[in-house]
Amino acid sequence: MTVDAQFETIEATGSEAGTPRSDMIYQAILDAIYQGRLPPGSVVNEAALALEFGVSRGPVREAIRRLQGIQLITREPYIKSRVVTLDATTARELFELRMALEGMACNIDARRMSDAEIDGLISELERSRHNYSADVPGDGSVFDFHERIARACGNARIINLLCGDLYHLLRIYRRHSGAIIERKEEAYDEHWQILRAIKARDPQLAESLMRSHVRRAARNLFDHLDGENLPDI
Amino acid sequence: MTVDAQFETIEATGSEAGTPRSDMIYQAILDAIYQGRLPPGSVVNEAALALEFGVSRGPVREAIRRLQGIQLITREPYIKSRVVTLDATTARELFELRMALEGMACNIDARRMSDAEIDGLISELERSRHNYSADVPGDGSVFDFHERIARACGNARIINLLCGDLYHLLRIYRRHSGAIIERKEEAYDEHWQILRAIKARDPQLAESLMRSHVRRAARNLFDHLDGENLPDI
DNA sequence: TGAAGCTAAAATGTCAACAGTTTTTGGCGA
DNA sequence: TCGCCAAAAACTGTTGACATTTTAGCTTCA
Repeated sequence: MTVDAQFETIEATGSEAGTPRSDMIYQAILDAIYQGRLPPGSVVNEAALALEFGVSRGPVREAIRRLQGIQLITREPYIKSRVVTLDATTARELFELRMALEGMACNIDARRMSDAEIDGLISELERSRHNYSADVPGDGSVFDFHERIARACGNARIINLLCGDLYHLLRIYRRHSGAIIERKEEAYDEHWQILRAIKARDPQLAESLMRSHVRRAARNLFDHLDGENLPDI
Repeated sequence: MTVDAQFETIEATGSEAGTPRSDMIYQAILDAIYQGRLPPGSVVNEAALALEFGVSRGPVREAIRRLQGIQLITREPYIKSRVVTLDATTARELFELRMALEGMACNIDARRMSDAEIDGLISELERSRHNYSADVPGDGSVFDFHERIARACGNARIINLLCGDLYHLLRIYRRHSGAIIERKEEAYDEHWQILRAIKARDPQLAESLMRSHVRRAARNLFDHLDGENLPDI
């Protein structure tokens, strides 16, 4: 039940003074989910977490409510909440949403990014080419193409969705779908093509390429999932 | 400062027994924002609302946190929160997001809806033609084309966004943008065309038509807004 | 054996008081 | 009069206790 004993109190991990405890605990629970200490389907107990983090139930409750808001934790009054489970339907819905949002981000990028921004992104992509091999860890401080594309669009709502809620879910899927072949080599080519379309100021092509790219990632995930087959996307 | 004296306690409005107070208060604050009793930019005071609703600060705080989660209320630690203001940038971002999501919804509809569903929607649209005139109140229990299109797509995440967060914001815009000409007559034709494209099983056309429809609504809003001109969308 | 019903434990929901931070207020000096 | 600074007020953040509901375990009976 206990997530871990590595936190004496939440102050140990919390950095800035003046940051509310609820914010620190939000991040701590999120990390626990990321790292699999709170696996999908496990119950999220307010009192236990409060004891663990050395705070009262209030801040823990607030953090949980926030995670429920982005649908990472289930919510039903009086019923104990659980980390969401990752079924095929949820995955399909996630990828459909990504196709819509990341596609639109590319569309906007092709119209709004400056030439300098685009060139900078292209050179960063090429410099990070060695990261696009199967033996480099996926998450970390490496060049994150999708995040950069999203942030470049300048639409705070789209950025917030893609780099917040959806990104959390995607990370959990990656973490818990075992040894998925990540098709990194193909990804590099597709990323490069998308940037070319943006540089060519072709919003529709850029959007179409991004959608295909996300669709292929979805198919890849489903092909390596336990027998689930992907309905038309 | 006080929202209204019409609630003795929250129990008066709350319907079901066993429903948490925080849920009722969430709805109550949302209504207050809708009805303009909490106009954009006004501060949202926990203690005042708690006194108003006859409960302690806890449930009120939770309701506010939820509204902050969908970005209807600002959030910054220790700083008093306010109802979001409706500036041109926010509106542009809202409509861009709607173009992406409602477009995708149409795309999915054209592939997944059954013929019977489509025919039913068409006949409902035609039956409600008399509502598409300027003198019929916009909100109410009338036929809501956009909601129906969104719900038909079956993607819970997209539905949740369009009929939840974004719809709230849109309603507030409608409420506070004065006597906007709602171009209802044009809307009927455009809605009808979209349904034709869905019935013809043409996802790309349906998506394109919906995007244009939303774009025109955005332009209409900005044209009638105080001098703000809409950047390229 | 197992299924329905009851009881105790556990979990979530709510409250009132206290702590820390921000905002306001009032006075001071230039 | 205006800006600056300190103290007070107001507000948000946090806590521990209590209330309400669910959950788990036990008993009973067929």
